[in-house]
This record gives sequence, structure tokens and C-alpha cells, in this order.
Amino acid sequence: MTKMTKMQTCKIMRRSDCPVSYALEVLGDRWTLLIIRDLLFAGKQHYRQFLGSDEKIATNILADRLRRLQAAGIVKKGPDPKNRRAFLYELTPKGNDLAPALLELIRWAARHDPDSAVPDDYMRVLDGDRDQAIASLKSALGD
Amino acid sequence: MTKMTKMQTCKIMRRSDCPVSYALEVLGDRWTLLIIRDLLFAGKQHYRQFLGSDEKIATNILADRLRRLQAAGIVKKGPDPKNRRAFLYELTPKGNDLAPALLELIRWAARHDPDSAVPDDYMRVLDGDRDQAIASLKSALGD
DNA sequence: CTGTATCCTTAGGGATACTG
DNA sequence: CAGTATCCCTAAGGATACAG
Repeated sequence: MTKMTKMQTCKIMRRSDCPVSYALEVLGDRWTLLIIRDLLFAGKQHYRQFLGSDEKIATNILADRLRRLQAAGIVKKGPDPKNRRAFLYELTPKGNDLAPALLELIRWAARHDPDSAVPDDYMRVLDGDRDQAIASLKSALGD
Repeated sequence: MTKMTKMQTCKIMRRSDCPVSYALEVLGDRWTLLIIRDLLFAGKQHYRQFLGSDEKIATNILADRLRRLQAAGIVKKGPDPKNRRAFLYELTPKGNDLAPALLELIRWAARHDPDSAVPDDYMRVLDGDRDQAIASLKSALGD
């Protein structure tokens, strides 16, 4: 007798065929992109590392988003070869392909956010070549 | 005696100084980016045009998001010179600067959304030069 | 360590009627 | 036309305890 629990991830209904709409179905909330940022630029791969980020995501939200990201084919979960009781989260190729979009969002926010005041020399890095900017983000934020 | 109503837009608290976090504060929901898409690529400028989009946004949500976007300095509202009882919504420079980020999201979604099946020749346009891709989106979607 | 489950509160949002 | 207001339900999310 399987009881219905409220934690099953409900499939979000498609609202239109627009690619923007698809992106919003998968990424359109206040937490998902932070996890992808951590995976993409900060070199984080463990549940606990995500919990440690500044935004202080709750455990239930994190678990839910990781599950949705797996379902969307953006994140892959596997055993950690270094630690037999830990798990590793990695971006799939589809997930890695989000790098340019995330970079452009970061460029935009760094330029226009009145409160964040990104240092000039870092701004120059962001405004430079894409691949170089992504590499620079990785070394600045993480890993 | 001003009664408190629930419709006043509450200021969202800053969760961290990360630019990604700022972007999410402003754009991180399931509707805002659709409005920006309509402004940026579809040439829409009137309340009723936004209501007409495929995703069928509700009037209260639309009004709320337009208000937030003005508060964030992304959208500017003014009288319509063509029609004395209508209003015009336009992107500010800050709003226009979202074009690259939105383009990259569209590229990503068009490549990876299993259901949307963007035609090959359109895919080629999206994968080409940025300015050309943006111009092409405008003529394809709108105006 | 990696999650689940539960409780409980707030925010989001659809429908619809109404106002300037 | 361009919104507001209201009703009402669902989804999101914080806190915390617990389980494999």
C-alpha cells in the first residue's frame, strides 16, 4: 500500500513551445541556478558543499532541486570513488552547455547590480573573451 | 486608516553578494523572462500584447511583474503618443543589456529541449554571430 | 554523510469581478 | 484600456528531527 507523499516531484506542465519557456520550466526558480553556478564555476560536487554556499539553501530544497536537475538531464549523480559513503554530482554535457548563458547573466548582473560593485580588474576579465572569462571564473570562485 | 493589503510588492532580501544571486532576485521566477522576451524580441510594448502571449499570464501577475521590473530599472513606463489612454512599456538600457543572456538561454534550450525541435535552418541562425542572431530573433518573433 | 519526513508559514498564482 | 481587488487553493520554503 504505497501512500501518496507530497515529496514526489510533480512534472511541470508545458506552457508553450518557446525555448524561453522551456528554460524557465527547468531553471525558473530562485535556487536552481545557484546550484549550477556551484557545479560550473566553484568546483563543488558534494551535497554538503552546496549546503555551505552563502545563500544557505535548505536540505529539502537542495535535495528536490538535485532530483529535478537529474530528471532534466542536467546533472548526473554517482558514487564517490574517494569515499564509499559519499556521492558525487556532476554536470552532463547538457549542463555544461549552460556556461555561456550563466556567464552572460553574471556579466549583466556585475554591470548593473548597484550593490555588488565588482572590482574593475575583474570586470575587465568578465568583459573579455568568453572561454577566458569562464576559466577565470572557475579559478576565482572555486576549485 | 490605510488597511494593509497583500498586493504591495515586498522587497526581496539579498541572500548573497554573488551576481548570480542578484540576477535571480530580479529574474528568478517563472514569468519575468517571458515579459522580457516579448519586449526584447517580439516588439511588444502594450499590456494587452503581453496578455496575449501563448503562456497566458494572468492580469495580476503581469501587473506585479511590470511593477517589479520598473522598480529594478529594467522597464520604463510612459504614455503612448499614439493613443492618449494607453501606456507604453519599454526596456531601459539595463533591460536591453539582457539580450545576450537571453540569447544564450534560447540557444541552450533550442539545442537541448527534446520537445521543441527547432528547425535546422533556424538552429544555424541561433548558432551564428550574436548580433545577427538577435536581429533574426526579432524579425522571426515579432514586430 | 546524504538525504527524508514533517510541521507550519508565506508566497505564488488562477479566476473573476470590478474601477478610473 | 489598464489595471486592482478578492477569493481561494497550491507551491515554495524554512526549521528541525530523523533514517539508511
